[in-house]
Amino acid sequence: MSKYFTRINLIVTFVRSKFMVMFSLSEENYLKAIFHLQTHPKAGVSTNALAEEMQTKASSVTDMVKKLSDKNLVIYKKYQGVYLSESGRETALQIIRKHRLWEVFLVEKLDFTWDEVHEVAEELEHIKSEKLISELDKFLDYPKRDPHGDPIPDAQGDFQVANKTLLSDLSKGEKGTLVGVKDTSPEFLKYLDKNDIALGKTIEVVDKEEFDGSMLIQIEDQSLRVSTMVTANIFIKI
Amino acid sequence: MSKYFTRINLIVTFVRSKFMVMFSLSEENYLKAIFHLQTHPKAGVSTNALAEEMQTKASSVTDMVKKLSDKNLVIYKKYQGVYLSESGRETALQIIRKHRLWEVFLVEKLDFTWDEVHEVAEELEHIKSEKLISELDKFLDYPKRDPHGDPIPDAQGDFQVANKTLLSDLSKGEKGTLVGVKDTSPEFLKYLDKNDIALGKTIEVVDKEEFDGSMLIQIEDQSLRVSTMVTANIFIKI
DNA sequence: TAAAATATTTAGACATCTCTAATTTTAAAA
DNA sequence: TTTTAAAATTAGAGATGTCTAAATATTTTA
Ligand SMILES: [Mn+2]
Ligand SMILES: [Mn+2]
Ligand SMILES: [Mn+2]
Ligand SMILES: [Mn+2]
Repeated sequence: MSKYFTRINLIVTFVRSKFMVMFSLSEENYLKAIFHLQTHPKAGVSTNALAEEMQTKASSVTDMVKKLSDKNLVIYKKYQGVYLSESGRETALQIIRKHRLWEVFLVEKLDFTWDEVHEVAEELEHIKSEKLISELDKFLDYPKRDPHGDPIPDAQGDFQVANKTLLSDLSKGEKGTLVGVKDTSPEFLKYLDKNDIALGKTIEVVDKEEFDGSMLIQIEDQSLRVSTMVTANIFIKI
Repeated sequence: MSKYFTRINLIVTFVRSKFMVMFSLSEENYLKAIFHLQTHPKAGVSTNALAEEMQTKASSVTDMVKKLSDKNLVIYKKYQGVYLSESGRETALQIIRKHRLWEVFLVEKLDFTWDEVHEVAEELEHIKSEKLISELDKFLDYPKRDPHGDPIPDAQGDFQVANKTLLSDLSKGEKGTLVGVKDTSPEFLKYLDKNDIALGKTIEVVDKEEFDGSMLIQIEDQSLRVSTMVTANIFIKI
């Protein structure tokens, strides 16, 4: 295993008889953001959407998108938005894999709560070591989901897409299990904690207000009224 | 807890009623390098020594040293070398604490060998999270030494300086316990592994060759001849 | 479909960290 | 003590990633 250095983010490492290129922290964060915005692949991800997601300016996004395009990580046509290429998708999935494995580690081993892990995982996901991640995966006993219910891609980037529905899409009388959250902000997660709403619990829609979509739900032995701000961010498996 | 951002490395976080400034990856690595070179504090650390340690050019070192001086992390007078200030020392020790805790984690929990941990810890040491480190410390049961026998500073930066001697400084007939290694390169560590030389083992100097300083040592039930390249990099506690 | 509003890109600049080449200072040798 | 060698600094520039302001393209609305 030999290495060639040309600045810190052009490190190229010979791994398993193929060249695996390393990307900068910025590049990795962009790829991940594009992946997350790319759920509905009819149109490319827009510059402004990416700027919002990355907390930066549209002009910075244009610059970076050009750079990613030069590296064949995205497909980009001026004014037409951006898509991940196959290689960009693979890279994004590896970063997401690392992010979610670290989140599991923080919660399972270091007593972090699910609202504390995201920020730290945002940094840990960029550590460069194949062995670190495969060993971490083994240490955690190959978890399939992160603390927020999101699937963890395996070393090949494969993962199960759960068939889940937003609570807000359920009708009166329907019930299921809470399997994930859409909004993973500390604010939302703390709200859920405060109201004893957790992964794995059974939820039934007792009543649904047509006017504003708010619901009266039965969650285990607790009855609770919740707004659409809440129901539109909870995933249910029926 | 509120945050103010001005570029990624000017993040200032209000922690425990005092301002704790965050430093860039480069700044942190420089501080650590100065600390390690600063063992004999008669003269300041020279520009060239730092350049060698940091694998960079002397002119780059001069630039960075000025920057660190502006931030009061080092005391620097042109052509006179550089010293860590109290605040620089504290910062360096916190990074070293993180580095060594991660090394313990990698060996104890993820089955890394002692020659594999340094490179990864070099990245992990820069993750910004007080909680991460205090929880990691707890998870590892507050280890006092890293896999190479080096002391781990506590949260206040305090650590025990072991009274240890280089094996090369022992005379014929003297013996003691292997408590540390000076050279932590994978090459040296693999040499030690290959010859069953490990921390905690008892070593006795059976014979010492005056001509080249090489020794015949008895290590547990094994007899071995070693050069000064080896003996000058092994720490013994008598 | 033309005007207005919005989205995106370009131009030019700045901060950080790095480099090479030239200059200056200090240390060593004659 | 002068000369020479080594060490350190300065000058100038490049790469990366960011920003503001101006220009251009696209979409929406009238
Ligand atoms: Mn990140
Ligand atoms: Mn998550
Ligand atoms: Mn480092
Ligand atoms: Mn170590």
